[in-house]
Amino acid sequence: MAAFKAHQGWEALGDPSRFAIVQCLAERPRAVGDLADELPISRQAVSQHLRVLKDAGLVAAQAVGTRRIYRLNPAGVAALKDQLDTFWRRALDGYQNVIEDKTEEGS
Amino acid sequence: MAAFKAHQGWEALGDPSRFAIVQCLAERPRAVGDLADELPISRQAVSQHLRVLKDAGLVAAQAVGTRRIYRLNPAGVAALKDQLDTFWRRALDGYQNVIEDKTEEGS
DNA sequence: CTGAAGCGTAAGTCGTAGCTTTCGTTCGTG
DNA sequence: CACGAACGAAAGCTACGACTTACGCTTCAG
Repeated sequence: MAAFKAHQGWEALGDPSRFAIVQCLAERPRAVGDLADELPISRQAVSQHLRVLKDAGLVAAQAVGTRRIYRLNPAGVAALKDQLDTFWRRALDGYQNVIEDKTEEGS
Repeated sequence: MAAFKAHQGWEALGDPSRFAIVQCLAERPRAVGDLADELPISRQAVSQHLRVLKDAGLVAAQAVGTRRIYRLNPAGVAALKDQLDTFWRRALDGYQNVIEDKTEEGS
């Protein structure tokens, strides 16, 4: 199934810690240590999650001195939103089919 | 963090198998056995995944004889889409902040 | 009423993702 | 130049979840 490669972003957001990170980054860009301060996990763990999110195209890094400022990547978020939009639209079509099928179901 | 309960739908879509199921259901409602035929996993595994998706509010079941026709729940999909939309919007605001901060960064 | 088809559930196994710990690297500060 | 801060990477451990197997229930057909 071709979509198995496209759901990389979904696996990234599927983890609670990463979801929390994305939430924090949605408010404003932050450094790794700052993110770790607001999460119940270590800084290294945050770093690993950020790597996954970065590979998924959901976040981007910007080096400032010894710090690395991470921010959300709107394009990545938009990509996921687009897929959900497709599901949503097709689901509505499916509804129509079900209703129409019900008419012939009695035969 | 309050959002930890709300990401139930994200964990559901985070699994490749469940994502594939949602994809199939987006095309049209299907029975459990039909879904299993198009996936590399057993029918029971599909059944378990459907349970997770149902708990997450992403799918709904409809008994027809011995079969159970599953379909997407547009409301659940819309809920996730709404969260992504919030992220996306806040991310753009964050961009503005970064740009403005850059002005003062040189000092 | 008997048999089969279609599902859901429980128990058990196994892989893997997430977390911590440790270490190496880069950059700023005195 | 030496020290400390901030971060990434590798190794190891543990726990959770995905899948299978086996079983019981419901519904339709004969």
